[in-house]
Amino acid sequence: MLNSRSYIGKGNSVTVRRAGSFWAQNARQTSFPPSEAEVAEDAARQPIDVVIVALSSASLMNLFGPAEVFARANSLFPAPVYRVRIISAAAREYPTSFQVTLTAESTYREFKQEIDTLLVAGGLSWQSPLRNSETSQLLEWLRANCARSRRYGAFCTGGMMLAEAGLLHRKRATAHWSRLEEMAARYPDVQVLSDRIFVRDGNCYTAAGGSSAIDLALALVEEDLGGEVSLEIAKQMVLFLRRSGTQPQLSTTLLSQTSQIGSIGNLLVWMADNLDQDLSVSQLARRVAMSPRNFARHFVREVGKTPARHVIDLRLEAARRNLAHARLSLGDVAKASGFGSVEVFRRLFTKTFGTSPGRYRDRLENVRASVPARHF
DNA sequence: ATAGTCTTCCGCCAAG
DNA sequence: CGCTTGGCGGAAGACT
Repeated sequence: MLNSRSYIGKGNSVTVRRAGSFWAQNARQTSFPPSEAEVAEDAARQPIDVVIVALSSASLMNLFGPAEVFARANSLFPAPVYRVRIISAAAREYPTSFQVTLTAESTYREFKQEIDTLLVAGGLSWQSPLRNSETSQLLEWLRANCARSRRYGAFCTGGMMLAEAGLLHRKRATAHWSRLEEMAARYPDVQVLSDRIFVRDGNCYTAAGGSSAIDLALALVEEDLGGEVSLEIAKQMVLFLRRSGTQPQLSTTLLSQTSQIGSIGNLLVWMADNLDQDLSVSQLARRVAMSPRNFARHFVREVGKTPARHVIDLRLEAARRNLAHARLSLGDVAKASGFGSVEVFRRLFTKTFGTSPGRYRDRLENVRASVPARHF
């Protein structure tokens, strides 16, 4: 088993285990804190070159969210692990969302350095690229450099640019939920997945954009440096929870929070936080001081589905999150998600997702394995 | 796999 | 009168 040393933690022997990780080359069991020689060795190591290409539509979140994740990783080690550069897909001075103009280190044309991880950042103001020489130069550059890089990916509508360049050919990919239909229609050779916040297919990564750009960056850091490091970064950034790629873009929980309709709106938030409680129609009705009949009627009108269905959706969503924790047994997952029994949990899960909880977890673990090793 | 029990949903109706 | 509310009962289906 390959190990990497960790500079995090107060214990005596904190190790980060990760096959094929950034540290794989000279992997060995190490202790915490690392010895002086080990620190020196890490400090001398070449950083990983992360290049973020900012399309003219790029949103700030897609640029700086991931950049911050990599920068935080650097702060955990004696020398930078990542060298992050943001380069422009157009002029050096380029507009972003919200009227903020940025000056990039260089444009893609001038950029000649190594690229380990190439990421294309888009935004919602993206428009289908015109088929002119300007565009074809960028597409050509993307094709050449993605082929050279260890891995490449995109945030939000950046994925459209990759698809336009043919770099998502026959790959599974995603984009912002509002652009998924357009993506599927425009690029029929791409297998567009709608229920993910990010998708990895081989060494190609696509994220929905917005905060999921951060989730994808954390996943990349986890591949390189292990889960302990990415979790530490998530903690530093005060992320409520670190999400796996398989979370739906528009979650039941999130939609609950956007419903601001009187007492039901508050109840929806409370429900999402109290999945272990009795969420029967009669109990819910009591919480909002309505008769069960009247409550059910209001609920359907305002939420668009019946109370019981909503409870099931919330619990299944929690179950999908909980299934990502390999340590929890299926019984624990069922309990933590508020299901009365494993049998009930299994039946509902299978009926809704077409696959049993066990198989679903197996698939999660398969997706995580087989990371392309970094070439030194 | 099955049968008995419980819960949910929804149309209907009367009361406020 | 128009609209909302709450109770009833049966059908569907979920649970044990």
